[in-house]
Amino acid sequence: MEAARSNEVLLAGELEVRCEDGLVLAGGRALNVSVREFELLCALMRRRDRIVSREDLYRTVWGGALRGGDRSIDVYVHKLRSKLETALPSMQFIHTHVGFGYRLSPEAVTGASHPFHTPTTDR
Amino acid sequence: MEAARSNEVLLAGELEVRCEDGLVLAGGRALNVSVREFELLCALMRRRDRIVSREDLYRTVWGGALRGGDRSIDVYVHKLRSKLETALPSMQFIHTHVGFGYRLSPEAVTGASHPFHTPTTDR
DNA sequence: GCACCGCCTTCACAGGTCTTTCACCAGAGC
DNA sequence: GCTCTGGTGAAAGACCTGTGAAGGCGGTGC
Repeated sequence: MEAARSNEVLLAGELEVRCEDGLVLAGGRALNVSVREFELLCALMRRRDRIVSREDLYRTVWGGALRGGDRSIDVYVHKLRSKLETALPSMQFIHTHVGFGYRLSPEAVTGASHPFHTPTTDR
Repeated sequence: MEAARSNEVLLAGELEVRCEDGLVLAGGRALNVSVREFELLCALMRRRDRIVSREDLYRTVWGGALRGGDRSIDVYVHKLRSKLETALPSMQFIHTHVGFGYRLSPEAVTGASHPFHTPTTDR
């Protein structure tokens, strides 16, 4: 039953994550990510299109309860965003839902300012 | 018994609210709403097609009794209406019943002024 | 041992978002 | 006309998130 997950491949648009060997493919090309970045990305990919709270993310990736004032998640979301944007500039993957958490969904970068998921970093 | 609510999904026309993770979908697209906006929307969705008094809404969303002169509900109803109208212009969701409260029902925007539920905002 | 290097955490500042409150206005009912 | 109720825009402060940088730590190669 471990075998099931060992071959787990997560997909989101042009983004592909192979959990068994820590490989991230963006548009077919391998992306260089650290262990933490990889686990954070996995945690978000496994809950694609849903909002994952910071508490959940911290428990999943770091283990243990999120302490007040801990900014690790923000920093790593930022690092992931940078790398993903560099690799796939036309897509936006990690969306912020203020007060709720983060959501991973591949969405085309519009440029317009709809009231949809308009994170701070849109402009 | 918590499991029942944990997957609670509220539907009203093209509007979908996933209570467990704070996600609002309008026509399939994620809508960006704040915590208060979300809770107010949930409170209305859970009593779909029924009139909810301001006192009830305040108790449910803000907690505690509604003080005279408190306009928070009006402001947040307005914010929700703006976002819903931008996302789904052809539908009207939140209807005012002066002196009674608010009612959430998906109704097509007619343009005509039937004597049905003619809320203040029909203009 | 020692310099180098990448990774992780923490800090500090900046900027954006959320909530509440206020002010003014319009419409309904008396 | 007057009062009550609700619509709407703006403003202030609290709160949350983005972001660059510094420091510690462990691994690697010399």
